[in-house]
Amino acid sequence: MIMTTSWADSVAASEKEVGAARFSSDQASQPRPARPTYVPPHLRSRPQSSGSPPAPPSAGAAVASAGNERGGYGGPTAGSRPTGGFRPDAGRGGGYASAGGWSGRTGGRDRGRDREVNPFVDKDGFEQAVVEQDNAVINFDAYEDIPVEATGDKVPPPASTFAEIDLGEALSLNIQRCKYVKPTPIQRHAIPIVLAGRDLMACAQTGSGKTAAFCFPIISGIMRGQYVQRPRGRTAYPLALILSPTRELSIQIHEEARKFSYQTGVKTVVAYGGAPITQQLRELERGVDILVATPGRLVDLLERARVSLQMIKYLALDEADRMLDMGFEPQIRKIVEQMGMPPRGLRQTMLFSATFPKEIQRLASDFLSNYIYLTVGRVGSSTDLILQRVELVRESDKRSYLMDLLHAQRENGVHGKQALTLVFVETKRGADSLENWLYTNGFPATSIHGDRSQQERELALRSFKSGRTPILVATDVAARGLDIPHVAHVINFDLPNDIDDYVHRIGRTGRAGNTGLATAFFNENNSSLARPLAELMQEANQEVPTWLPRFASRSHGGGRNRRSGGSRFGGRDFRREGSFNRGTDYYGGGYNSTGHGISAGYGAYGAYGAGVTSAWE
DNA sequence: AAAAAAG
Repeated sequence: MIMTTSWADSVAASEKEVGAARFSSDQASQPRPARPTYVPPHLRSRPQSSGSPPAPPSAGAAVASAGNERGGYGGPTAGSRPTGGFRPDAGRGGGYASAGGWSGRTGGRDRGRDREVNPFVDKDGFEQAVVEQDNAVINFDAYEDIPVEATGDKVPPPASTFAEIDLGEALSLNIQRCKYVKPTPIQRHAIPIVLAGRDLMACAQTGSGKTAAFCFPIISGIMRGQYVQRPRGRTAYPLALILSPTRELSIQIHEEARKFSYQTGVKTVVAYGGAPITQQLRELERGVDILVATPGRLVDLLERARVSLQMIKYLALDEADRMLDMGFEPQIRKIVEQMGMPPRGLRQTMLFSATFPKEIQRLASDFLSNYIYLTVGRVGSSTDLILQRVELVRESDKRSYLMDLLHAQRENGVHGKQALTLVFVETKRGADSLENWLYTNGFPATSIHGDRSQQERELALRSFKSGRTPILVATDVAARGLDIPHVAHVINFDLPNDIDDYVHRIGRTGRAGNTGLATAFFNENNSSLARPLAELMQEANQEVPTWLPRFASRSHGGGRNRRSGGSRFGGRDFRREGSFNRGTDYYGGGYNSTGHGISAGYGAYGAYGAGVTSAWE
């Protein structure tokens, strides 16, 4: 498909395509006419009519704040109130200013809300999001064509706009501030399902707007809910729990959730290991509605009785397949089944992942009650924007090969700065030694893995994001969910054994509407990956080296995961396979939509703000 | 087999 002869050429080609996608008003001039360039909606800055503001998501919200002007959310205005309703007992100890003050209904004591930091501006008071100057012309059809399948009992119909979902004014305002105009496919389907009170297992590609898909209905539900007063004391009683497999991902989810819940009276707290627990305890004491956490630290807090799960109404597992794999499953089971959380049916449970193997689905069904299975196809997924290459590289040649790539990359760097390159290795030791080697050879590299201190991890991530060290050597700790803008190149120095891990890894590039490059070093040690990798690349219209499939025969029964469900979907509801639960009307209410049947699609506007990448993850 | 997640 892509006919480039050298790696440097393909970088150059990628750069050209990015330029074309952003600046050209002529789709036909794209170098890849056969496949329209897909641009995620949040990146479609002001298409068509230049200068016109994005369509307001709802009439009501438009009245409250004209357009997306800065004045609308420069900060809490004196006397302003949350517009989306109030709750009498935000956080712990309802009615007390320390926790509930910012609900705006505590006898005029607004201390709490005044303290709420505006998450939409940085510490210097500037808007975080950089306003994209250029107008992009995007092919919306690719987006409309994303196949969506929902199965289960009486599936609630999808919504095509945020306005018709009615999430409440305060939340709508935040959605506007985030510059989301239209819900993404996963959001269109998932939000009505959750608002209808149903459990959900959602299989959606990386970068499909998952975080917002579970945050919006949770925040909305908490705002509307009339919950019995939570006990006072040192124990925090969150109403929602969001679990994720890595600390950095929890941090990221929390940052997103803070934006969505700004001035709604819904308090979000994050808790994770490796960091001092005292500050987290202090935050929890001030009241928490939504707790974002990694499993280990949460168990710690539960055993100290500083957190109780008795009031949980919403449970969300991000990267759920990872959370339920061999390493994590016992811990998750303990949290969900043995720590006082209301049983399924009495809470709402949402599982999200880009990949959902059948074994994991079977495990996961223990936590769910009459759930809906939702799968969003990978057509138009971010993998579409990624140019994938596989090189045959002997183990002993990897370092010099890497050096060649990095040299080429340096020459192709934009604005004199080296483009960000993420190098995945298999082991923590391997990460250390490769970082060291790169560093001694004059490459600005750092590394992130589980044996580094949390401080070092976060520093490395910041340093990488800022471009100070544009090369990051990482283990799988960085493979999932992390939203790092401007990663131009993902190098699988060591390939993973599982094709799903490969999918997650390369998903770190090709984000935010930029094309990305993914290079893998393949040798006989990776034979088990040959078949699934070849299939995946073929599916993504990538050029498959002729030698690659030949390695497949050398693998013995490996290559698990012939990607089920064919090419259109990331997965399939395991309840539809075999005889499991035949007879119950599990999928009687299911439907299948390619998006064509949904009116008010994406044709008119697609003006998601630029630089607002993470909610699309 | 490795990585992640508590200290």
